[in-house]
Amino acid sequence: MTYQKLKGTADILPGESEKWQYIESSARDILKQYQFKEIRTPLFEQFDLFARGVGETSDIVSKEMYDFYDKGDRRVALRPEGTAGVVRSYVENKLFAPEYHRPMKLYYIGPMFRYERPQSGRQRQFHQLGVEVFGSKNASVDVETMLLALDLFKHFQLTDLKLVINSLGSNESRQLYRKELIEFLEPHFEELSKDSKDRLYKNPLRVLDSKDKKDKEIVKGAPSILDYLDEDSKEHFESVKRMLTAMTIPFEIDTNMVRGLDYYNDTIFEIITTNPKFGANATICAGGRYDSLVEEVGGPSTPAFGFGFGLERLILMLEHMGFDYPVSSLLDAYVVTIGEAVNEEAAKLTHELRQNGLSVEREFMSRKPAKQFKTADKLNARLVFTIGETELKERKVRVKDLTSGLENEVDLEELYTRFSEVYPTLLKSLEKEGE
RNA sequence: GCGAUUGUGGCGAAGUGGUUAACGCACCGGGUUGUGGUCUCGGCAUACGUGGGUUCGAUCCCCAUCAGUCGCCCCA
Repeated sequence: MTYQKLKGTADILPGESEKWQYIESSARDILKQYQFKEIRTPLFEQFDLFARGVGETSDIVSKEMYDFYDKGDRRVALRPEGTAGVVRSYVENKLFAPEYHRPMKLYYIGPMFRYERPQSGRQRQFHQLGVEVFGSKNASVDVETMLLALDLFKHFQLTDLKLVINSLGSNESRQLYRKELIEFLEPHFEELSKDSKDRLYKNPLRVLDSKDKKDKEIVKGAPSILDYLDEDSKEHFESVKRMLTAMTIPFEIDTNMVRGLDYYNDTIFEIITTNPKFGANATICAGGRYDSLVEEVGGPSTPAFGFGFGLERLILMLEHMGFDYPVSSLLDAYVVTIGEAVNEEAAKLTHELRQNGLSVEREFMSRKPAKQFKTADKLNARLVFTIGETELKERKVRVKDLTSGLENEVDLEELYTRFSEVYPTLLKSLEKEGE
């Protein structure tokens, strides 16, 4: 084998691609219900956009970015997530202008890239669906968007899901909390894991969701970020909780939940599967509020809320629960050819049938009729049109209904010129008595 | 970045330090010259990831490398 796909990439082949189409179109339907509009942004951007937007200290930027220099010596990066590019586009195209309806609700579906070791539910090129809402600080935006996420998963009949929320407060209150947290952790410095030691001063909140057993023990006694929220953040979070409760949406609060990306404030959330098969990949959807990113990227101060989830993981989940994808194997007709002489007429017949809206496949390999019927059967064809030298001479074609087993013949010219009259009659003649 | 495990024809899967490397599926052809899930007979194929080494000889032993899978870190 001369060439092979790069590590962490995948070919989505027929059989698999139908699943993707189904998921994407279902998701688009729901997004439409919620009045989200699609936005398509480039797969690569200036490196700095991601570095700044996602956060320099995040793992994504520090070690997982797929970046390179182009021929113009520009440092570019394949997008590791969707938000930064959408925010850039929002700002660059001035979508904050007064003529646009506010808030602006956008979604995207597409490939993302992260340079890391592939494993179950994780690839270097993977796909995410994400949404961003710009221009409203209203807590009901938080709630609506979380409900949308839940709704998307509900649509695929996913169970074992859990909505977990937390609040990071305002940037100011978080600074305060950060200081307190460092003070709390410092006495335990030597007991902390290596990763946590590194993070203590760079991004101490990350220590909170450390997977290390000892860290977890230490963190148990840490102050809760919720105690440091200022009045606005407190009320915002209360409002979110009230609405969720009023709508009887079950949720949990995890005060130790933080974000790998640095731009969040106030409400953050995750949707987690409790299915043990997922292990470290339990989080299937994550998002939250990011009120300062737009400004950070050069736009006017604009509150925003969004989330993203990985389609590979969604498909994996559906696989685990044995989801039945609706089969769309509709083949109206298979054209059987007998003898080389009919090749051209078969081409015409196939074309005419397709012009009249039928989904048609034909025989190209000139196999014997029995094999062709077998194929028609396998492809789940409704009808088989048989054309051989006899039919060609008589300008007719035999038509068999594979369900009823009945066969009839029809004049070729009539079929070509008066299809809408001939075809229904033909179908009727092939129906079994009493059905 | 770290660890474990695997790599045989299109797919699945046996196997051995030594003449022609099983089998199943799929595919193709035949079973009175033109009709469909079954049965039967036959055929098919650039198969032992790649590069070294050990050996008289390696698909099977050793090393490296690439790739897959899984786990850790982190994340979707």
